[in-house]
Amino acid sequence: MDKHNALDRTFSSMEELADCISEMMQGPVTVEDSSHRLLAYSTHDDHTDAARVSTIIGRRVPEHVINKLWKEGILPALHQNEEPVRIPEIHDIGLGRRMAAPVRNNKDILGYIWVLEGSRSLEEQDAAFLKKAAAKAIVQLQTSHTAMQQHRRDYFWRLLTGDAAQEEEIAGQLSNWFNALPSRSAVIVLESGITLDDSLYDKIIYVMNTSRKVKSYFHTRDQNRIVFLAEPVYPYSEEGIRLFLHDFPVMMKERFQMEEIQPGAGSVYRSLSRIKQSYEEALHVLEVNRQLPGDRPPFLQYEELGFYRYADVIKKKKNRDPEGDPSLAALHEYDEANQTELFDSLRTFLHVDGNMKKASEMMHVHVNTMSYRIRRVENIIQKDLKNAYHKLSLLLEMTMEEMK
Amino acid sequence: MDKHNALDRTFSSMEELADCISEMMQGPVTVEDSSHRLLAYSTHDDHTDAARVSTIIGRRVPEHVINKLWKEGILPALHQNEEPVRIPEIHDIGLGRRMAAPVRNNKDILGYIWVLEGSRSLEEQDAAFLKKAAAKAIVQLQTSHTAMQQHRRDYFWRLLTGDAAQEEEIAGQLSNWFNALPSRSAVIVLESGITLDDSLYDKIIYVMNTSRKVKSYFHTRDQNRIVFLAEPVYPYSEEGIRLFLHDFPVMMKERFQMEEIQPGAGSVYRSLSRIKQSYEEALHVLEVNRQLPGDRPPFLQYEELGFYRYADVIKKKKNRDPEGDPSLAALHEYDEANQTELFDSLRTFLHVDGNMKKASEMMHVHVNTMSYRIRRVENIIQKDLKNAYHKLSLLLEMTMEEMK
DNA sequence: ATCCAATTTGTGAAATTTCACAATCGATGG
DNA sequence: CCATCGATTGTGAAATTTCACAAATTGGAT
Repeated sequence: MDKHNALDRTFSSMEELADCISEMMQGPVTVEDSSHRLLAYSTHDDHTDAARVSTIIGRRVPEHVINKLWKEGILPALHQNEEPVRIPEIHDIGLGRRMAAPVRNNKDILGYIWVLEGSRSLEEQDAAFLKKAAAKAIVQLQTSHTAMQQHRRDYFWRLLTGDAAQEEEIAGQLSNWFNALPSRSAVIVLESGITLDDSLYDKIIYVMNTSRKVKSYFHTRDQNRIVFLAEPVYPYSEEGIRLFLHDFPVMMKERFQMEEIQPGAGSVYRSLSRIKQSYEEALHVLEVNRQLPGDRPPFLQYEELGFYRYADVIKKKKNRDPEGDPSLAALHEYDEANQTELFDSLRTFLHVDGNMKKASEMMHVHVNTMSYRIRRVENIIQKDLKNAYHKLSLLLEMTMEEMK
Repeated sequence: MDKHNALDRTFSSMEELADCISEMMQGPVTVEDSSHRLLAYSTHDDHTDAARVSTIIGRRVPEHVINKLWKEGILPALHQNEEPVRIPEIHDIGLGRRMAAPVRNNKDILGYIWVLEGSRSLEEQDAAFLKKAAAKAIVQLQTSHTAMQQHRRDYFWRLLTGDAAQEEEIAGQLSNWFNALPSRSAVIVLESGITLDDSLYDKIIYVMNTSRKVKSYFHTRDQNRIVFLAEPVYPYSEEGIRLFLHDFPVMMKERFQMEEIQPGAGSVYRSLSRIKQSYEEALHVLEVNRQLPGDRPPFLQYEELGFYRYADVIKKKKNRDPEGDPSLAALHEYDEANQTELFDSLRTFLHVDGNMKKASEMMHVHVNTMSYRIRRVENIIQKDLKNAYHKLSLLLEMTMEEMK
């Protein structure tokens, strides 16, 4: 067959195209979508490599392979221009020599075609052919999902705002779109510090889809936030969400040098009718992080907020109260009058859970000084600082005071 | 002058009546209102005793004297019937021999007349005379305050409900009624477990007025509650309120065998426009006490509530949240499955502020067992129990859970 | 200048906590 | 029936905390 016109026909399926490319380039072919999920692969292959095997078995490119391809500069190259890329052998992820080309419609990446080097090494003319083949694949990949996407997005907003009520109703609607419903899901919100344009949006969705820690059922955007419904994915059960939230900023930084994006997730619920709840919780996490003093690491999930889950209502009540806890006011007064540091000492003391040694070290004073100060504080505020409830009250009050 | 007709005339003032009685009975006379505040005393006295001197100097009967008179059964006797009572010398309060009679209008006690024994000892016929004199005093005492009282009461309710707004406006109105405005004041609410009838109401007002720890500017009632505006009185500054709240149930029990009355006070404010705030705080104290598990002593003042001041908003938010803290749920689950007591162990541990020894003693297990359990808990809930914020979160969550 | 009270630091003994290790007991599953 | 695991209790040594006491320092107040 002739290389110049082998592509001049209609392919009824992606498999047919893959087989055609494979035949022409004499090597196994794999076609993936923009999230590196397997779309098609050539069949009459004589040999293959470990990376391709696990991709086909798992119906997606394994996460560690994607990671490596980013770090090696291969995926960055595919993202930046339209030319096919030659890829040397990368032993530690079981990747043999191959050539890859992006399938793109203008700036949008629709997918990737991979050709493993077969009986002969791939040269310049193969690259030209692969580029043509990739152009051919656009039609196959561009099965205009956009109308459908918009419909889904609208429905997602109904779920987020609590408009769709009945569990069964939601399940019925979702089963039209998905093979399996999420058994556990949480709403994740990603908040960008910089303007969220289409390009950044696509990057974020890409990182999300390739994380392999969560499966996204819906995603949408709102101002500078991206909202999506995520299911923790096998083999991670509950922790899938947490792992994703942890990895996400790392990925964004490594791959796109973006550091301005804060993630936050609501609780994981087993019920689809709790999506609204989870969404509000995710927003609450972001709000708490915004108000947290800078020296504390941000929270990722609602579940780990602890007492901070009440921060909003407590602060609201505090604002109504003209004066706060009289104990703290008394301490401030004393410090003011006597040039002492009792307030900070108490703060530190409570912060380290009453550990005199740590507290004294943190404040650069002798242990006995710390001990003396705490005794002093006890006298002034007339409270026993070994009483757990008093300590709780004071620490809560101080922590809330420190929030912006 | 004849004893039989000495009283058959009009007395233009209480002093005149006091002098008349003094002359007839040949001893110094003191007239007090129902709260043992001095109304009048005879002047041409040759001798007197320490109790009378300090009563006249302080313009009220000292608290310790009132206390003693209750314990000695003298005031109880005056409260129970209309007959004058002979009182022996009570050395430790500087009280000489005297005779006393209640001034009453049916069941209401309006005041008391005291006659110190002078040059001769007081006999039966003196008692008869004193009883007549007391009847004469009714007119003087009964200067129908009721209309004025009602007006005050209405205004107090306006203050309590936040209707009267401006500080100056309030001060202006109050200066019509009182010589001096309260510089610091708090609203105190007394809540009765049993039906609050007039008799009980009067008893409570009596105890309040005779406590000498607070001065009451207004008082009113609402269902089974009595509400009043109290100023801590010299020489007690801020603590006056607390001392009153502490003494009140003791007094009620000692004097009237009443134990069903719970007191609660709002913050002490320097501004009259914060009366509404203080009232709401007082009600909050009572509400918290109602929800507190039985083994904890009730709170008296809003200032000492600590984190319980947020109990209402926290509970409200908790009720919205379908599931609570996942850590505690996990512990309960574990306990259920393994017949263990990890939850209670954690509870006890946090309750005693992380003191292993106390915790183990309270649960009747070995210290190492306790230590092991806590380590176990840390594993299950995936939280470091030396972290003050985790401990705070857990204890707060548990405490709120325990509230009714 | 001097005194006094509050604060800080040091010392050492007693109490408490922590930790590693081992033995016992009971339930569970093969 | 045995093996195993989790829970409990015990022992003892090392580390840490607590507490009493003393000495030095400081900043005012008289």
